[in-house]
Amino acid sequence: MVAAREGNTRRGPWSEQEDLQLVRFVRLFGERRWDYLAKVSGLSRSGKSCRLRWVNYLHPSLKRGPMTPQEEELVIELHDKWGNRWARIAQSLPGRTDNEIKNYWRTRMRKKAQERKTTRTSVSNSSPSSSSSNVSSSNSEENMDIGDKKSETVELKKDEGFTMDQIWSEIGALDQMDDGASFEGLKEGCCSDLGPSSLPSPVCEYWSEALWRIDDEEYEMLLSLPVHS
DNA sequence: AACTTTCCCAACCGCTAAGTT
DNA sequence: TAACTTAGCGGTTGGGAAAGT
Repeated sequence: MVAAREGNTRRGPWSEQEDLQLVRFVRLFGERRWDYLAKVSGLSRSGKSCRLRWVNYLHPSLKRGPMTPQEEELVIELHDKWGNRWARIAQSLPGRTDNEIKNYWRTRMRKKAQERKTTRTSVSNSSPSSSSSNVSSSNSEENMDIGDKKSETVELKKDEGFTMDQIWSEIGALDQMDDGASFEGLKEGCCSDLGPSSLPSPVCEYWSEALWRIDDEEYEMLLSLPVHS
């Protein structure tokens, strides 16, 4: 995927620097008014894109790594119940996103379809007395590639690369390094009544609505925030 | 070793619901 | 209450990497 610009809007994969910038501004403004956040953050991204990046990748409560057997079972169960209502299913799986579940299901269904196809072929080629009910039983689905070697290696690779832990530790380090113009400083300075000075997570929904009434001076201040490179 | 196929997932698109003015 | 904005959802696509030939 190659990042591209359409007008002033950047598209394609996010860089580490963009992630950091987005995380910092979400910490400041909270998870809302994404168009505005995209604008003031200086990210050449649409609000929609920012929101998606946050929700699907940067949110601190997201779980990493493969689905556990328990989660897989739950997904199957809930999909039976609710169909393709991924967001609703995701609500029952803390730390998992609708996108993740959707992708997982799609992969799973593809495999399942292939399995069925091959099994049906082999069944039709062998004894007609063998029951096809085995093929469609949920057990045969559940046995499918749960410990799939490929996904294991993919996860290992991910672990070797850039992780969210690293993003968050870098954000923390930045907050400590910066002094007067730091986020914490800024927050203390212009939003001192907005809650604890050091939030454990970037979820800032407790912050006052006053945040949205920043004046021009504060706006300039935001735009001049140091960009870590 | 080079090429092709398959798998996986991040990101985008279009639509709709909910909220605001 | 209509018009507009914002947020969220589900479907789809594109590309990197692993596996297969």
